Amino acid sequence: MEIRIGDLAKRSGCEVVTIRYYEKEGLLPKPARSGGNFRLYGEAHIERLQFIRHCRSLDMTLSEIRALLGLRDNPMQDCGEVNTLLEAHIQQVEMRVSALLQLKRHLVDLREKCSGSRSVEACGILQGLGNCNCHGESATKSQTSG
Amino acid sequence: MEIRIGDLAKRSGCEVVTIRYYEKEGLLPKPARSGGNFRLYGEAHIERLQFIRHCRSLDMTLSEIRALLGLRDNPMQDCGEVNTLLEAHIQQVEMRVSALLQLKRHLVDLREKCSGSRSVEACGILQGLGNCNCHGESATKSQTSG
DNA sequence: TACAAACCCTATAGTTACTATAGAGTCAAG
DNA sequence: CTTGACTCTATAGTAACTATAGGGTTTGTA
Repeated sequence: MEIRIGDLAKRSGCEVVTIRYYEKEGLLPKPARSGGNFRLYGEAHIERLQFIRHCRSLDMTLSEIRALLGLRDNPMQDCGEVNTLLEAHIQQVEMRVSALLQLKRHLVDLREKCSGSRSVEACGILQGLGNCNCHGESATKSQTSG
Repeated sequence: MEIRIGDLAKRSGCEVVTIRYYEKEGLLPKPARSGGNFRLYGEAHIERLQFIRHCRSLDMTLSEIRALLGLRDNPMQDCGEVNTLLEAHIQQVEMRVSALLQLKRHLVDLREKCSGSRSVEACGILQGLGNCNCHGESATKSQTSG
């Protein structure tokens, strides 16, 4: 049972270019090729790609996934590392949530500052954004996926 | 009162390279130069950079900040756009929080699956990551700042 | 005056996880 | 034999920086 990259893409809910990208990054092994140089995938590839996509849906980085795949490929190892990795990931998510909640409080405070003046010059929001004595870093990075 | 880029960096809690980057991106106007070709900044630059950094600390994108700066530079305009932009940003943050909370529930569920087997082969977590019928996209992008 | 440390300059490449584009080859149906 | 859907490689772009290379300037001090 050998399928081409487009079918693999459909089965995994993942774009063709992304599959090629994972191959380049070493997450997916290089598949066999057809006479016309098309990639041919088998069961193992399908399952591995689904594993990767599931991890990605849990917002793991490719480097975390690489680590999990490495553990999976050596099944005799202690599974403590799997737990450790997952635990660290959960903590990251928790930190991100609390940073975002704090951020939201600031934004909502700021929203209250518009006096309804109708002119940019007098808008309390822009003034609120100008006067700041906090020199900290941004709480979080990046935007929600489109 | 003219200060050099290093002093501006200290005052704004922002790295030197980042200031140059903002200049290249058109967020900061090109400053005067000294005889030795060093950038020389005045009050207006300092205030503008602080505005930018405050917006960044609220996780706004450079493009959102560009829009706010544009409004600030034309103070006679209606301030409704400022409110709209802020409102949209708050909604983005809210969406991101709820996506992350859902994500966390999945991760915590997964954590429970390790049976304490001590071998990767039998680890319920890796098995849980392999069997997935959800072909959806990742809920969020990127990691918390380091 | 000589020298070093601290500062500054430009230009380029790397980061993450893809996405988009260009230009070409392969395969099945009509 | 041509059309269309599919595939191939290689390269550049995205966001907001960070890192590096290779040099010039200023300031303090011996």
